[in-house]
Amino acid sequence: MRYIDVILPLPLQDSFTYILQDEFAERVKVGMRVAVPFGKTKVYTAVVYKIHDNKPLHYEAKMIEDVIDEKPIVTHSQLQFFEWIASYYLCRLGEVLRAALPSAFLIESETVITRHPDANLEQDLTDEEVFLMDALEMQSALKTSDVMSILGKKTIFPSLNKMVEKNLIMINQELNKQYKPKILKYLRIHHQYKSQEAVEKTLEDLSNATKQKEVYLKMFSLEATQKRINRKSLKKAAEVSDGVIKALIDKDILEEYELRQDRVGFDESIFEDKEIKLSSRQRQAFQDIEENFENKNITLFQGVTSSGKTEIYIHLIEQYIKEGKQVLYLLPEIALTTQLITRLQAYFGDQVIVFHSKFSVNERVEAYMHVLNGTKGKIIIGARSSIFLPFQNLGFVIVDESHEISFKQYDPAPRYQARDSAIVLSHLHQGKTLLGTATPSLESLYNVKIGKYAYTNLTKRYGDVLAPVINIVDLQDRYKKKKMKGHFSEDLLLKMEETLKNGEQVILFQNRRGYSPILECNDCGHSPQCPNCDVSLTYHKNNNTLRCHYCGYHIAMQIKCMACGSKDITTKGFGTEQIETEAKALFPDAVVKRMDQDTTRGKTAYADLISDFENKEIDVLVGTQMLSKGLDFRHVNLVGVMNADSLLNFPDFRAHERCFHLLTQVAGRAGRTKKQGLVLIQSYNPHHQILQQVTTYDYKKMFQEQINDRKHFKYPPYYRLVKFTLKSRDFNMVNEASDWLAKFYRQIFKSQVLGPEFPPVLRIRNNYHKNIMIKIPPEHSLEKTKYYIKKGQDKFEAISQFRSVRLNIDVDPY
DNA sequence: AGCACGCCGACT
DNA sequence: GTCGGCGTGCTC
Repeated sequence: MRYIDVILPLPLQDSFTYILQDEFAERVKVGMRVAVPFGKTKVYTAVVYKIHDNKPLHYEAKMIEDVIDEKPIVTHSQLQFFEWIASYYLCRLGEVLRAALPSAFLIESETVITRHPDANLEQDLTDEEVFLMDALEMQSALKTSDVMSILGKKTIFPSLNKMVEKNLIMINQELNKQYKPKILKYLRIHHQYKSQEAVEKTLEDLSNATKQKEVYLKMFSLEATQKRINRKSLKKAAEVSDGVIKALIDKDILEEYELRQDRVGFDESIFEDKEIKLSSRQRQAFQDIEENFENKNITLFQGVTSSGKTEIYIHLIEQYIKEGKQVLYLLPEIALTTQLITRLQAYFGDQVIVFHSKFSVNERVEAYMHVLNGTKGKIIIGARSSIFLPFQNLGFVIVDESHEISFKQYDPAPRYQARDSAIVLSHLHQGKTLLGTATPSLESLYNVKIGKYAYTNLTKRYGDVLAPVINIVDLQDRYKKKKMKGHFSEDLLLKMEETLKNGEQVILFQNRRGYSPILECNDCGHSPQCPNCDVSLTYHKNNNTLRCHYCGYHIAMQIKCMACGSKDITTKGFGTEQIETEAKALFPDAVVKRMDQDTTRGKTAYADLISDFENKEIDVLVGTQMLSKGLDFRHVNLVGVMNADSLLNFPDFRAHERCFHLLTQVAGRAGRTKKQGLVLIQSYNPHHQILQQVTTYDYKKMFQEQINDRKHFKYPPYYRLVKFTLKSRDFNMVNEASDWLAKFYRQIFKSQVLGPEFPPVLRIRNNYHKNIMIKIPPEHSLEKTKYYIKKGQDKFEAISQFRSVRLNIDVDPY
């Protein structure tokens, strides 16, 4: 008897063994999907992990239900990679699988409730039964979640089972949500109606149908000029109704045919067959990188903003494409919707495949299959999750903007760092990796210093554009001297005026995180709180609501204080919205727009804003971090940072590094042309060392200072961190559970265990949080450490008292 | 994760 | 007494 071990897309510890019936034994290969029964009722899609003959000793294996694929959809190297992710980031293989495959690949059965065909409604029915039967009149099938919301309770099966007994309803398990190819219908003249004689005869036959004759003749002219004709275009061209076309189809004169439309497409009109010439400095950097790759597999490439990194990437990519290899170009999610893709597509045409989270399920399936089969593109541009694609022959990985912290996934597991994982992935394929950035992360540059990575830099801006001047405005001084209007210093106002007068554009940057407007009572000091999370609600002007940023809870704006009834309430703190309002009031003639999560909700909203800004339809753009990423604006001459202090005061060991990255990136938006741009940073701490280093572009000094701090305070890259987060609805339980876990780990890791500690926001979505951190000294074996951490996790999860406590493990947290 | 089983309080 | 809440444990 043959058996297979499968990975289920669930957060479960092990793989599960099933009997492989003879009928499937020939066909099944590792990496194919199978449908398996799991638990009492459900059917899941699982991926074949191993095929063997070892009968399980302690349980009866079940048989698989079906084999879904004809060819494996998960490759061997992918499985290897998944194993690495699961072991390094301390999560389950099933969790990795879930993150890696497009959700349309992992169908699971769903309980479906339908009306019994012979349902007798004349019998005695309870209120609930009447409700459900009514609902089934409107909607032929209900899911369990639908029933729960209709009946307003969680336990529904007792009632449902009774209804089954009464022959009112049926309960079935259904597999749905299959991948659907996009099918388009087109029209053509049936081949029998194309010859000279046929035309003559047909025209005669149609002598009584003028309109049909017209359409028939129109088709000839259309077919001569267009490749594909659909109903809509024919209707428009011939100016007839659907009925006329239908009649011709019924007579078989016209024929309808279907074509599978590829969703992974690109607009051919942008393709330019143009060579990209490198400047001598770019060429030098390019050659340097190539040489680096002869000795080392990883190169850190530090190129200042506007130095022309993309052209160098293009030349490098070309080398690998010529060798028939695949190339992965990783970018932070937010940078993906921008000009860069267009530029690569303009150069490489349909060799480029784009992959990111805004894509629909079906689009993802198609992109996945293209990568697997090596059809279509060889260059995959994607956000962090594209490291999981089924590469066949990956020769080169670029991680652009590699300092970006959003390469780290936090929720849900796997909590992986895509930059680091990409290096492992590339290594598995014996490929090369390039980490590109203007401001490397401390970790990456440290790896250069210890000889792990090679290094290339490009310090001159392309075409010798001058770097913008960065000045700091002392807010305390300006307030004292009454040189402020709202949140704008006189300095900033003057420069804005000047810039706008010259017909140039302004970007205002306001980091909203932790600095949103909250409502406060001037009499009693009360501010409205979220009932589910321990945070104040923030004021949103556009829809006049108070909202919670953690759980989405919202109420209408209050007129009176909720605690004391006083009408003397004001908003404190400021966000992008307030800056936008103030800017509009200060510059009534300028077009002021705002870019943040709220204004870029729609699918094209973001792209629209950017193109409006590019076309100079917007004079002043107010925005959050979103503005700092890879956008290339030609007419921006002034960047104002409204307040840098919230960046500096973030309670995190990376805060200063992050502040430097962010401000440098934001500054890079100013002056991408010949004229030297200006950046004004408003702050209460004008002498802070980080701000000084930003103004002087002193990356080296920043690095030296920060890396010394990291060494001194035992942080990465010297020490490794593992962070544990415990969550529970029960406050005492989180405390007890985290105390237990911390105590357990203290026995092994001694004083390297920090906490348990409450995070800044104690309660989120009605769950109390508590954190434990372990610092792992560089000399400790990674394997042993992971072993003990796992042991702690297993022991913890075996304590039934702590069952209601959720434990997250985050390796290398950000 | 998702689901069934089983214990225990608030209702007919 | 039963119904439905929620905690507990298992899934090849």
